[in-house]
Amino acid sequence: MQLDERKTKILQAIIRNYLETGEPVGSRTISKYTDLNLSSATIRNEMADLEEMGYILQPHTSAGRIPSDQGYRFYVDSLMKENDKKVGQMQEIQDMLLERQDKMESMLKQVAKVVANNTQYAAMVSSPRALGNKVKFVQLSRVDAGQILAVIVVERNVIKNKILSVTEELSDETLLKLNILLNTNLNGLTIDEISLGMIDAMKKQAANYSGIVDEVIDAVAEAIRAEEDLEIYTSGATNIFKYPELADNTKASEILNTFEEKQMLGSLVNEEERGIQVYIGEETPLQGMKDCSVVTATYELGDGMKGTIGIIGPKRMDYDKVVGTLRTLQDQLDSLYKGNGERKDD
Amino acid sequence: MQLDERKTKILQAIIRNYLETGEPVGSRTISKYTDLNLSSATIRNEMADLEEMGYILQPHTSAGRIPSDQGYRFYVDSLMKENDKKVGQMQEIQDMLLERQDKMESMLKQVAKVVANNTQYAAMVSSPRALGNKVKFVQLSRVDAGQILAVIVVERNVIKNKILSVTEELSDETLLKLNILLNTNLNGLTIDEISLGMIDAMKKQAANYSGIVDEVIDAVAEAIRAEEDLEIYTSGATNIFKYPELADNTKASEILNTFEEKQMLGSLVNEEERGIQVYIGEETPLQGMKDCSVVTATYELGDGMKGTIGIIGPKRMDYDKVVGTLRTLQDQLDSLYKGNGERKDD
DNA sequence: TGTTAGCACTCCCTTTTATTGAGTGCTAAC
DNA sequence: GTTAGCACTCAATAAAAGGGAGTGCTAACA
Repeated sequence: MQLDERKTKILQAIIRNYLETGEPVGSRTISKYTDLNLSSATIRNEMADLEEMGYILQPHTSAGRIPSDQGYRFYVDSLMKENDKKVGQMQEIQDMLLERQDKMESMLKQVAKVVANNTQYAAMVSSPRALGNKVKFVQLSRVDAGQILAVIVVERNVIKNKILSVTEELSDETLLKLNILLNTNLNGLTIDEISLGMIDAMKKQAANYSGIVDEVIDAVAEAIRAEEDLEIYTSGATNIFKYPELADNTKASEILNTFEEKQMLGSLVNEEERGIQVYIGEETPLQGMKDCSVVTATYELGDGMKGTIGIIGPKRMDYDKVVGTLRTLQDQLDSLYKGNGERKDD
Repeated sequence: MQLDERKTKILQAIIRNYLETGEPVGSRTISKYTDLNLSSATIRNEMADLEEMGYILQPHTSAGRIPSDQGYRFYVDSLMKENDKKVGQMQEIQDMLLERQDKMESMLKQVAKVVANNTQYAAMVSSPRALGNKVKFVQLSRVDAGQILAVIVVERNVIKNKILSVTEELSDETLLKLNILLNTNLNGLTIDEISLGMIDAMKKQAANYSGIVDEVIDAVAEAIRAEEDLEIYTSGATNIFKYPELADNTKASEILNTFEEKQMLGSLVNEEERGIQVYIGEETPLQGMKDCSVVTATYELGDGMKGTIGIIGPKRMDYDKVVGTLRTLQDQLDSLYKGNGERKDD
C-alpha cells in the first residue's frame, strides 16, 4: 500500500491532535477539524489502512487511534516543521548565561533549569569534555612542611590542584629547578601527548636533584592526566507528573530513579556527531525509559569543548518545540564563547 | 486523665505495630500480641481514653487507631530505645569513607547514598562550612600575558583558585614583592579577620610598585572571602515510593520537588547545636513535607567544619534505626578526620 | 470506483448496588 | 475493674448496570 498525500494528511492530523490532547483520536474528530472535507466513514477506511501499515494503533477495539513509534518516527523525519515562535522566549537564556558565566558549573545548572522550565519536560546537561587542551603552566610550591601544592593550568584556564605529601623535604632550589623542568617539558602538550617515555626522560634529567623527585613527577603527571569526571546536571525531573501516561507509580518511580542515578544518563552523551538526535520509545539508549522519548543535542563551547543536552518527555512530546529549543540553545552557547577563550573553574 | 503504665504500654504497642505494618491497628491485635492479658474490650476502653488524650486517632469510625503527631512525639521522647543491632551493617560506611576520602565531594555523595540505602528513606548531606579556617598560603603567578593566577590555600588544605585578567603587565619583580606582601599580611588570619582596613593598609604598602596592584589585591581579598556556597547532596529520593501513604501522585510530586530544588533543603542545615533533631509531621521546617518526618544530625570533621545530615521518610519511620544510624555516622565521620588534618578539594 | 449514511456491535468508563469484614461503642453480667 | 456479646459503622472489594465514544460493515449514492 502507498502512503499517498491524503493518508499523510490524515496521519499528520492524528498525530497533531494526539500531541495536544493525549487522548486517542477518532474519525469524527479528524473529519471535522481538517480541511479535507471527508466524512468520518471515509476517514475510518483510511485509518484502517494506516493501522495496517503500522503508523497508528488502537489501544483497544472501539477506541480512537494513537500514533505508533513508527508513526512518531515518520512525523519527526518528514512531517515536522520546527516553529520558531514559541522559542522566542529563549532570549532569556542568553541573558542568564551572560550573567552567570563566571562559573561553568552554575551556568550548566542554569541551562538545565531553563530548558526544563521552557519545555516542561525533564532536562539534563553534561559538562563539556576538553581532552584536546594543552598544558599552559605548571607550578609546585611548598605549603607546609612535607606538603607540596601542585597547580596545573591548561588551555581555557582550567585549573587543577593537587596536594602532595612528601616524606623528604625538598629544598627551595630543588623546587625551583623542578618547576623549570616541568614547564619546559610539558608546556604546550595535550594531555594525550604526555607519554610514559616523556615522564621517564624527565625523571632522568632530574635524577641529580633528590631522591624524592620521581615521586613528585609521577604525581604531577597523574594529576594532569586525571580525567575530569563527567558531571551531569539535571532539572525538572518532576515534570513527568504532568503527563498521566508517565505518572503512574511504577513508571514514575522507574524514570525518576534513572534520573537520580545520573551516571545512567551518561549513555546519552555522544560526542561523535554534532547534531540533534531523536529517540522514540524503544529506540532510547536509556534503560527504563521505554515509555519516553529522548531528544539530545551536542553543544560546543568554542572549539574542542563538547557536551550534551538532553530532553526527556512522553512520547507525545512537542517535538517541534523541543528541537527548536535545542537548536537555539546550540547557537547561543556557541556564540557565547566565540572570541572568549576563558573559562574559570575551581 | 493520667497516662499510667498500662496506657503507656498499649500506646507503645500501637505505635510499634503501626510502624511495622502501616495499617491502622485494632484492639484485638493489641489484646493478642501483648503480655498484658487483657481482652479486646478492655483495650478498647483504654484506646478511647488515649484518643481523647490526643495520642492516637482513627482514620474513620470503625477503623483501628494510628498514632497522632503527638503520639509519635511521645514515642520518640520517652518510649524509644535505640537499637544497635541493625546498625551493625554500617561498618561498610567506614570502609567506603576511607576509600573515597580523597575527594570531599564524592565522599559526601557516598555518605548520602549509603544512608539512603541503609535506611530506605531519602537522605541529604550538606557540605561542611569552614568559616574559622586560617589562610596558610597565597601565591600569584603569571600564566599568560595579562593573566594572573591566584592560588590561596587555607587550613585543611582547602584550595581556591582565581584567574585575574590585568590590563597592565606586572613585572616578575612586582609579582614577587606582591607575593611576599600578601603572605606576610594574610598568613594565619581567618577569613573573618580580613577587614577592609587591612586591605587598605596593604594597598598603601604596595603603592610604589605599580598602578595595577590595587586591583590585584582587591581580587585576592575577594577570592579569599568568597563564601563557598552551601552544597547539598541527596540520594534515595525515590525511596518514598516504598511508602503508600506518600506514594500518591500529588504528595510524591510535592516531596520530590522539594528534593530536587536542593536549596529548599537548606532550612535543615542548622549549625547551632550538635545533636540529633527529630521533626514529626507539622513540626518540620520544610514546606511541602508535612506528611513526612525529618531527622537531622550535625556532623563535624575535625574541628570547625560542621555539616548536616538529614533523613526524610514517612511519619511512621523507624526512628530507632534512623537515630542509631545517624549517631554511628557522627562518630565515624568524627573519628575519620581525627589526627588527619588534610582535605583536598579541586 | 470512491464516498457516505446508517446501524449494530464492542469495550472502556462511570455509577450504582451488594457484600464482606474488620473494628468500634455500648450494655449488662461477672 | 474486666469481659462477653451484640448491634452498628464504614472502607474496600466485587458485581451489575448504563452510557457513550468509536469502530467495522453494508448498502446506497454520485
